Amino acid sequence: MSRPPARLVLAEYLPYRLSVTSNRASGLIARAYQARFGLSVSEWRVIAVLGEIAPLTAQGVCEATAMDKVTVSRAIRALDERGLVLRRRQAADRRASDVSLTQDGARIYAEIAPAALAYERSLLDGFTAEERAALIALLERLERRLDVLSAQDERRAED
Amino acid sequence: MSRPPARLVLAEYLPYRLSVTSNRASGLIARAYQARFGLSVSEWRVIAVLGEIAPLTAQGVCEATAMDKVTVSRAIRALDERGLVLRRRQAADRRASDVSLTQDGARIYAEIAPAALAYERSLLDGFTAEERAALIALLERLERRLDVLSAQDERRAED
DNA sequence: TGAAATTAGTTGCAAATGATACTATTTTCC
DNA sequence: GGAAAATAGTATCATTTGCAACTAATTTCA
Repeated sequence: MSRPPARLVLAEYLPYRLSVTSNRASGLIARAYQARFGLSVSEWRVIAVLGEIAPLTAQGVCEATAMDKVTVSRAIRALDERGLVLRRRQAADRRASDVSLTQDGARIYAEIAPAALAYERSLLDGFTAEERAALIALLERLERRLDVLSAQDERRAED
Repeated sequence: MSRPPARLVLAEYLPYRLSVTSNRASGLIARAYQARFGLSVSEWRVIAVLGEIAPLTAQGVCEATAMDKVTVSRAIRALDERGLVLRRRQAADRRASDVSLTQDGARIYAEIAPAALAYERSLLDGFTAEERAALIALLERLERRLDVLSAQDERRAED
């Protein structure tokens, strides 16, 4: 019958636990691709989505990564300056640009993606397939709750 | 048999999922106590542990919150300046100080703690007790894997 | 048609955070 | 007893991040 504690115990508090686990999990790989490729987390994420789907506009990258548009804009610029992505202004809508990986960018993607997957595997080492699925499913349900709560919050903020 | 995808798909990548969920979950309450009390996340966490256990040294707060010692040091100073915590230099070890909530600090804790618990409940609304327990247990296991992987990483870094 | 609203992307600013290096004190142990 | 190592906490600096305000282009609709 373990329900959320009636008294606040930080170590058992879900948002806190999530934060600690997430920071540790991200931090560990982040240092790896920082050291090997000089990529920040946001830059790496942009490369990751463009490796999956390209071209995308900055807006498209935002939607795919759930990152802030400022963060995306800066990441794309940094990658552009390093020659890892290519930006081509759209003819139909000249505010937007199609972004895709250059050959160098694709090379880095080809190197990092397997490493990232290996990291995920080692993180989940010892988990059964059911446990992995359960974890993902529970996180997804939390996200759906967050959709609801965020919407409520916004509505409240409008008053 | 859903195993981690052989091809990297960001939306299904565990470290990424964790990060998005965690940021949204923390961000939502963070804005609340930022708006109501002008507290940053780290300040709030320090208050939370001191509401549970006090006095603690800064070092004790670090261990209890898994926060960086610089972050803790700054949070304590900020809280001290606002009169929310009290620092008393230890007689036995004059490097360390005992930190505890002042009356004002305790008042804020008494106000925030129930709100935080209510938030957690609404986040987990619709989850059975078993599902909650499963989520926490899975996160704990991830943490234990992270202990192992971090230790490996450190050892590798020493070479 | 053309003024008002919307959207894509950028820039500037401010706050949060962590690594590194430092001071002061205490512990270790030769 | 005292030099060397370890520990508590702080200061400095560089990076990351998000919000708000902005420009430029496009869409809406009266």
